[in-house]
Amino acid sequence: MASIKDVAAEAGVSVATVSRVLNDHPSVSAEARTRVLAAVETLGYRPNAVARSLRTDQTHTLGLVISDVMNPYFTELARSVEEEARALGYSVIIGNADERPDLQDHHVRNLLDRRIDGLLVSPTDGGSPLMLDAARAGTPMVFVDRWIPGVDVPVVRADGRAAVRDLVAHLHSLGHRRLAIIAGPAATTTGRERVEAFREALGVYGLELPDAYIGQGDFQAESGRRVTEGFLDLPEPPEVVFAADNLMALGALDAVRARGLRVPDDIALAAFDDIPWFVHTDPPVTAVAQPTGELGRAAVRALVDRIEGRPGESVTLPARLVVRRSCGEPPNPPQSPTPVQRSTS
Amino acid sequence: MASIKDVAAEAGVSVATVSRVLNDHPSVSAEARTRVLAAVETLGYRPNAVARSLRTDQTHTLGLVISDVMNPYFTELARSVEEEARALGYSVIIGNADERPDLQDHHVRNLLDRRIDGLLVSPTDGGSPLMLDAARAGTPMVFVDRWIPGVDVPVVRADGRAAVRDLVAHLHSLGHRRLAIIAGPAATTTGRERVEAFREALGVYGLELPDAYIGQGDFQAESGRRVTEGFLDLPEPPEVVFAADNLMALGALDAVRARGLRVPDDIALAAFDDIPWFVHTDPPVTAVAQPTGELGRAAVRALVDRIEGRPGESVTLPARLVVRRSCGEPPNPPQSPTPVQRSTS
DNA sequence: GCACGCCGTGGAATCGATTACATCGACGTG
DNA sequence: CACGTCGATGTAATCGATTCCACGGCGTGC
Repeated sequence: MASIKDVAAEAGVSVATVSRVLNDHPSVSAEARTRVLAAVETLGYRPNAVARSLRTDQTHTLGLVISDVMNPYFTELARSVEEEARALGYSVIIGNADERPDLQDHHVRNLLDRRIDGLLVSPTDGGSPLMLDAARAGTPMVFVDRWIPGVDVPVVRADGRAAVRDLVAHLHSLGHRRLAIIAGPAATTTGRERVEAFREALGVYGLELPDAYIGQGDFQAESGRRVTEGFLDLPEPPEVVFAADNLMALGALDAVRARGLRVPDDIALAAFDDIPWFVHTDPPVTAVAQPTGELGRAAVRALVDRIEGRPGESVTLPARLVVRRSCGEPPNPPQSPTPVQRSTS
Repeated sequence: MASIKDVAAEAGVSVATVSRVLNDHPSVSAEARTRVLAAVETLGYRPNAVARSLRTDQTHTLGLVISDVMNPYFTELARSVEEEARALGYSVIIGNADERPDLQDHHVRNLLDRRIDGLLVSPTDGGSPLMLDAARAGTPMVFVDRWIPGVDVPVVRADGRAAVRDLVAHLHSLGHRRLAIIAGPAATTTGRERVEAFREALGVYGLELPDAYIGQGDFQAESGRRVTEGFLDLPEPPEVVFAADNLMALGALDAVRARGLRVPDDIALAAFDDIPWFVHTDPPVTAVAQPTGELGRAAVRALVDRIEGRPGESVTLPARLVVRRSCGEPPNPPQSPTPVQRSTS
């Protein structure tokens, strides 16, 4: 593969001049510029990003460590992150932690070794020494979706409180009183917060959230199934199951079906994180939708701000409730002649 | 960030010795080794992968350019690729082409500039000069899922012929005779092959595939919707719609619902590419399942073989039919007491 | 007792870029 | 006319690693 030296030789100039042309430095004669450009063309030369990074100490690359690629929420997040990064002149390397702290650490280490310019993390746990050290050492870093309290790193996330209140209002108006939740791991902020928001919203209606109605999940489908089975085995099973993420909702749906029960007739179901597939499930699932794309873009902007020496601030965007049929018939039956279209959004 | 020089100073040895310890070269005294290791520990030193890559001309990184991350099939593929690569000591940089040739080119160029050791591609189109040049120039490369004919690059893919024959047999046994297909882009091999396999399978039963029953899609949900609407508008609409990928199947489902029609009673639906969500849609969707994880792993093995100087061969694995309820009741009604479990797979 | 070989080590070249500094000619001004 | 300035270019140091080569010391064999 041709190097800058080859180009210099071909164009009959020094490597410095070639470099100047490539980085369009002003003080290069038009004459030299055209000769260099021609040489670049004939040799099919492309600058070696590795060498360039070594010299400039910049890789123009962001690292993104997410908890689970197979979760459509994170897939969409990753996609929007890459889009915005590309628009700002950066590439993205994605590391999938699969909800495993050891894998998360592996990826963080790998990304730091590669000298990425900044790190976007949705932490799986409370944060390993590695990550905390990196943050302290000044690696530009931004948390997205989940974060670690007490660490001085901007956080870009959605606030689901209002949407959860709307959800509980919706459930209450449908007559549901015994509401249960499948929580995420207590080590994650989203795992804890969603339970809190739910409990708080229940309080508004004078409802309790008994321990028996809090199932411990791990954001994976299988745990949703297991927890739901536990709920169904209770002497007084809940009327509603609220899953703290979409995969656990899927597991819950499985568990309910496996018993030969029906949603929403026998038990209602709602989920945190809306995804396109929820429109097509049987029944369509009512969910709290995060502005995923916006989150990804805002996170990249905050990170690039940090990298380029600007402040880089935290952002919190509101989530919103999307009502479908999994909790019972909506309170305001639609006048529309084609009721099937109601839940298309 | 500490460099190898700092470590050498701290340990009181030369950088050469430090390097030898790090790459566990045999000829280093135990004494020196422990001193270096201690220095590494106290400084929290990590070798700079950028510098190492420049010197060794190896990045231990694979590039993966896929057609669409939001498609669960490709997400799973990406995941298995990363897993196998990690097991073999490589990292993966994913580029999402979003079915756009220009974006595909952007990512290929970016990956080549970064001097990745090898490239895994699922081409969106017939291949740009850039990609073809890279292949000819000797960049280790493997095609996965889709490929470009006439290019000397190993191909790892699934053969859906047998499964499509099984599908058509299934449909035929249910009494369906007017079968239509939503094809993928003609520029992709999978776009063409699936139509051919379908036509061939129909031939076995003496059935034709008229042009009116071949809709041109682009592997995205919206095109599935559009094509399906076209089918439904025909004077004699098909009894079955076979979508050449899962997203177009989703679009088809939308279109059918929007008309107030029901699957499978009014029209049957099947898809190429099975995904977990098809178990949960209304109704569960009959699909041709590829051994996605195996494909990803085999592709990585083939690519790493090439990189490390071994042959690196093409692999073709069989796809298989997964029958669910979207084409009508299966011919052999299950004896099982809990019929809802039938389609859990 | 001497020469040879081997082991452990350090010096220095190298990978492919960027960039500070030096050089050189042309031009403008006092 | 001389000197300072500026524009265009080249030389060489540098980034952080790896690795070839040389060198000193020690053990072994004849």
